[in-house]
Amino acid sequence: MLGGMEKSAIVEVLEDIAVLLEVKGENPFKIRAYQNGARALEALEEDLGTVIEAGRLGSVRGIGKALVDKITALHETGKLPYYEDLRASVPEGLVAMLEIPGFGPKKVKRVYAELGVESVAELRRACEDGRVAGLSGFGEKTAANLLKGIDNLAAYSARHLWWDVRAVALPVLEALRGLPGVEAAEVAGSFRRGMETVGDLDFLVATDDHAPVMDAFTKLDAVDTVLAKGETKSSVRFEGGLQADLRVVPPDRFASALHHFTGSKDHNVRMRQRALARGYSLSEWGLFPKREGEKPEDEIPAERESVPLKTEAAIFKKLGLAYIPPELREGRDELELAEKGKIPRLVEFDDLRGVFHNHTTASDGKASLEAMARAALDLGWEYLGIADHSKASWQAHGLDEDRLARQVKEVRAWNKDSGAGIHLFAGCEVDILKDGSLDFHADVLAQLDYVVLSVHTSMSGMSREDMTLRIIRALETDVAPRKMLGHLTGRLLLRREGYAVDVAKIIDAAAANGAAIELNAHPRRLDMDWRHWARAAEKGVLCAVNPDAHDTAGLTHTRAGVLAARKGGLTKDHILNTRTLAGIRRWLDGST
DNA sequence: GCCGTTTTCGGCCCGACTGTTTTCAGTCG
Repeated sequence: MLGGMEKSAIVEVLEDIAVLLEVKGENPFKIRAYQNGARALEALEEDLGTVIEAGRLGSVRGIGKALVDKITALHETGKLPYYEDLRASVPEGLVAMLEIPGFGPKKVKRVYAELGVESVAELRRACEDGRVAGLSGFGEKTAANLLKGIDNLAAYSARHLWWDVRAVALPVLEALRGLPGVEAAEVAGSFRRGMETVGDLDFLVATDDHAPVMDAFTKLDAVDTVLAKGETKSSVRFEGGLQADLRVVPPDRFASALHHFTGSKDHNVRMRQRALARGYSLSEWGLFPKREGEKPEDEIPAERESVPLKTEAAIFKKLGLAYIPPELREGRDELELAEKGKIPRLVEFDDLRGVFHNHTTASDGKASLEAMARAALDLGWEYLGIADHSKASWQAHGLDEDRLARQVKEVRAWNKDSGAGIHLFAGCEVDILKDGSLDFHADVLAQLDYVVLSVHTSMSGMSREDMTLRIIRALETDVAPRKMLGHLTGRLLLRREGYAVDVAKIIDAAAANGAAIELNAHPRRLDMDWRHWARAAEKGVLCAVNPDAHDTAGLTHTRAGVLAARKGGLTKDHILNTRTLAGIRRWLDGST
């Protein structure tokens, strides 16, 4: 086991192999097999070592004999000669070239083979001196586009936080809906699915008159560059680098197109396979019946009538499925659930009656306790939890014992004023120290209604095992107030990876100790990740959707958290802060 | 490389746009 690799590292190796095979021009289905295998491994809930030892890895869908051998070798030794040879056979710069928009594996292979270009820098020179334009199948325009793509590589290849994209998308959507002749408009893609980060936007419009819509879209104030403009599709880049596609479809195709462009790719593949098995062909243009004697691979004549579909729900229904909300369309187990009628009724923002993890000017917040309370009241909430930092977070002006006692007094005084309209709970975001002990003594914590336990220090340089033990020890600490585990991995999306922890073990520890786990709703955190909530729910661990607000506007981030909870398949009953004030009181005093 | 109540070979989702060439390949989603 010495030098063996963790699951996440193995997933990266498999994905890397797929990219390398792509550049080498390998069989595309073999490439897909590696991508599928990586995803299957990533989705594996159980401990990889256990599965390997039990000889069950090969029964995971998408992992066959060859991948079992490769994954086992990586897990046990950390080495894989096949991968090392593959990497040695492909110059590193070629992989980087794939990042250039419009430049795929085939073209990379040709400039490498015919011009000896091995890096982005060399490609730039070859574009500038005319060698690229001279290749057959390439031209002046290709070379010019490549140069532009190289220039903007860094700025434009970045993904964007869902929250930031929302701010761009909603006004554009309103503008599209307001255009004459537009019957419907939606944002599709990963934005609609509520992914935590979004690569680009996909707008979809239903109209019979495409030209004015395309004109209006490409002339929006926010548009920086028009990348393409066609009859059914246009692409633009907004100021700030976010790219957006607009597709225009006839109104009677809107439902099938919306489903198609919402994805995910994996979800669509499964839906198409299901359609084929039931005698239909599914595309963005609709659901087309196959006739007697036609094989799945036979082409359908263009004049063939499609099944009329007014809504996405009708598509699912026609295929014997319950409606699947966009957030669940990730190609995981949603088709199986829909087939059995077991799609959960997902939590909604309006189900929330308050939130717990919020800061004030007492520590590093920008709004006073009173301002935060009034903002929460404006959101229609019944209660608000105040949880400022504890003393170890000195950089955030964490509270010491005296200041904490004063804040608790302030909270109690607020609640005595019956006209205040919102109940405040006294909490604290207590640091989990390096050894897993808490930043306040149990006697001090006893005055609080609840605690949020968070790791803020000594994040790097700690092994996965030690970090897991550290958090579990904190969860097991015997203190009076009820516990919530704050931002589980400390990740900052698009900025910093979270520390490695054994999520399954921590969920078990939370369950054993009656602790809730926070879904930190800050758009840059969304931590614990939505992929783990099904497991937590199964173990009976409650989710607290907490904005970690540092000002009044921060309270609205809760919306992003609810979306992540929906992606995790959570219902109202799984979320602590959908409970009434009385229900929260019962939970806090330990009676539920 | 994976997969199988049409199975151990021969499939593996489908369509639009661009740039190039003139019927298409490559890329993207």
